[in-house]
Amino acid sequence: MTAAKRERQDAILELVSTRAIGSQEELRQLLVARGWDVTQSTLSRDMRDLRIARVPTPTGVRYTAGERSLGEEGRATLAGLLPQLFQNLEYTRELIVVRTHTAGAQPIAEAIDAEGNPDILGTIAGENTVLLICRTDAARERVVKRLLALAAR
Amino acid sequence: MTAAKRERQDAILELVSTRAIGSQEELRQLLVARGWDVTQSTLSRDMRDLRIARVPTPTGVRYTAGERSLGEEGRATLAGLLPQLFQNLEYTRELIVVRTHTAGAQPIAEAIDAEGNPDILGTIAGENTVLLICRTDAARERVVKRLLALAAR
DNA sequence: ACTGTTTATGCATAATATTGCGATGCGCAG
DNA sequence: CTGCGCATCGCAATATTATGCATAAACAGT
Repeated sequence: MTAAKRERQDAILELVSTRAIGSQEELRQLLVARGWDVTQSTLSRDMRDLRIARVPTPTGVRYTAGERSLGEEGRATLAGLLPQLFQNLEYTRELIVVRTHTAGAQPIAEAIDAEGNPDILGTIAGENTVLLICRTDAARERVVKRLLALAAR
Repeated sequence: MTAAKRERQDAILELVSTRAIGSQEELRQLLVARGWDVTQSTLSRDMRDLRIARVPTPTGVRYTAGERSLGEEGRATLAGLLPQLFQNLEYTRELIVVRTHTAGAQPIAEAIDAEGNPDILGTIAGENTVLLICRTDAARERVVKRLLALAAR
């Protein structure tokens, strides 16, 4: 991630949470006026990265940055946490049980929640165990694969 | 506002807050399968009315129904608690995952337990997530319906 | 510095959503 | 019953957003 990209995305977040922007093209104009000359394609991708929601209203469309994206700057990531806290993992059907070091379950569950992965319906954390409920068997498969990959770092 | 329209929009809300829907066309298919044969144009208008947000994620776009605000203090009944604390709900097979506002999972789980609903084998509550284990798929269906109805008050 | 690899971006185009407009149908007053 | 007014909806055109592909820019290793 380049500095330019990060800065641009910061600017996007600020603009979006500050004004009523109704299209990516409109946002583009504002960015151009501020020195960032990029195309709509790039904005589409930025907005995906930032999870900026597009909500239609009676008076036109409007974008909003959820609290999540606003304050997510320094949050612990799954990739950072898992290698530290992961112990082992088992699964059945659409459930996954992740064992962690003592007191590791809560932060890991939060990190997973924060990702908003649509494969995962939800998480429940105890002291050293996280239960993940996945959407389908296939979803569970993907999630297991990813968790193991991350944990192995 | 005709009854048909209202019912269709109810169905849309349930579908959207229940599954990961990625396009209006996809939603249309689901509605057709349930007896609502309308065009995508109509869905665009319905979704505007309902203020259903479209949020892009790394794995594709997804629609989400807006959150409701925490108002006054709720009573300790499910009917009183849900509208206050309910965030959204998803399910798979005989499991239901209910998301709540922070610290809302525990009281809701207790309220559910207190009802002694035979459809529900048990509940597990984390910080903001409740897992409900239902007896069967049919039981889960009933429970989902009821929860959504209560939450929508 | 050289070269293979990843990351970022533009361009063109596909996919998806919105909207103007006319058609249809419903509720109701006369 | 008939006609009016209004809400709804489909169709087709338009607008907006997402993406495959090629290329450039940034990196990493030697």
